[in-house]
Amino acid sequence: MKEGPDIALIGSLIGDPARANMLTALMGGQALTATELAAQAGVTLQTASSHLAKLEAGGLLTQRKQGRHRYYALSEDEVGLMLESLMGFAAGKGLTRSRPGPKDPALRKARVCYNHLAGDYGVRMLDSLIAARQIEMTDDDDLALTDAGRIRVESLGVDYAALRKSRRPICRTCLDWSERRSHLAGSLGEALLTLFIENGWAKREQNSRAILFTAAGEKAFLELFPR
Amino acid sequence: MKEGPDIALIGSLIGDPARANMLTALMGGQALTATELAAQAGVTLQTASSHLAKLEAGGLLTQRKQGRHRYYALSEDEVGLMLESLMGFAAGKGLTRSRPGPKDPALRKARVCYNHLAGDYGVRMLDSLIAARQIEMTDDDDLALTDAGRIRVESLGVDYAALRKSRRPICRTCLDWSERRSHLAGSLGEALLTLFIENGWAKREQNSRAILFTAAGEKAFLELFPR
DNA sequence: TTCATACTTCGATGTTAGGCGAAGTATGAC
DNA sequence: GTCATACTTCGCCTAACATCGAAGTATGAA
Repeated sequence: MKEGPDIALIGSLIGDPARANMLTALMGGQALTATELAAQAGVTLQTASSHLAKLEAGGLLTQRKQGRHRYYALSEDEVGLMLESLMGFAAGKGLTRSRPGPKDPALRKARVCYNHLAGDYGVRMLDSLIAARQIEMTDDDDLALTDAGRIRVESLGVDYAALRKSRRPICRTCLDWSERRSHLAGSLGEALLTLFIENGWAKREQNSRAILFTAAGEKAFLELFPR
Repeated sequence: MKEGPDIALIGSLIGDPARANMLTALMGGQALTATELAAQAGVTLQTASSHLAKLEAGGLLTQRKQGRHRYYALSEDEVGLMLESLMGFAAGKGLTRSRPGPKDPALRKARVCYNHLAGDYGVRMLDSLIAARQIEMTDDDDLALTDAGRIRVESLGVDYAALRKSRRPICRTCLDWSERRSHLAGSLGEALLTLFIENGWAKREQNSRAILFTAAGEKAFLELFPR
């Protein structure tokens, strides 16, 4: 007994409803202030402050001071992956808090998973890249860009050299809770989503994880990543 | 707010130290009785009973009555994958409960991850299978056996037809918390570990997740799965 | 300097839930 | 039948912690 990592500490951090709401909100990928997170969680500012301090102490969140605001964000990609894995299980058990409302289909179609694209479109993109042999399984990590893939993403406008410089993995799998299949995470996943938004193909919906494609953006995306 | 799956419920289930101990013990893959789990968790039988009821209600555990014993086990592969993901994060943060003791190196070398092989040897096996093009990335799921791979595992003694019949995925990736790389899960991962044990190459250490290879078994394993 | 905003810290309160003793049920052995 | 084991249910206690009001600190604006 008592061997291995201590999952109880992290579980208890996620286990409080107010904190879970905050983490879910931060899965949207944008850094949020303590006041915004308090509203999302449905608690007062004092309570939120205490929760945020605990999450930061537990290593789930990082804080950035900017003027009199404090912006909080998930501390690493790995936190997002972990939360997505919990969501996948919870969704499988039918443990959804909101009745499948009008937002739900939009979330299943395309949403932000911390910093990359998830949902049907996210899965489709990875499938398409693999089918075109632009991403492959490797023995070094889960996924790797092939030479063809590097050329492809550079032609899309991704600064591959910059990605390579960083110590973060370029490609990672992330299990999609709505599709129950993998989509692309890692710094390339982040770069591609950023690109779609900068191109004006898609934009984030405020206060939601949903991603809304424009008509032209959707057309371009579907042509770039055929099924 | 309040969109997406409810992770707080599952987090709180994992967040209690007694329950976390039980789940960690069950990651060993063997079904355990309520009394055994009470001992692992360090609580009385009454307390354990209450915890087990909650874990079962939350869908993390299944129960099987056998005479006057009740055997508990993780309910699905997905629970194991989720717990391993939490452990990966906790280990990364240095949140280990036990000081790196004598057991630790053994655990890092080879251990059970619910029902399949993990640790250095688990990662090595998947690397080797991929390098030999016996497992590949697919657009249907994370991993797939190639034709060469099917022949290979059948020659090792795996009943491939039986695996195919079940609705469970044959190959899955599982992130290894000690190596921080993927190893092979799914029904094939389970079948291979079972095989190693049935062949007498390795055995499970009692009350631990460690897997001990015999000298002959280790030699055979390393030859079968070169780096 | 004065005021306002953004947030933290302190202190008190109240609910929750983990813990266990005691009593109750179920299965098996004799 | 009686006894023993394995486990559950009940009831009570206690400790932990989420919550918020009030007061304190830091930053920026006027």
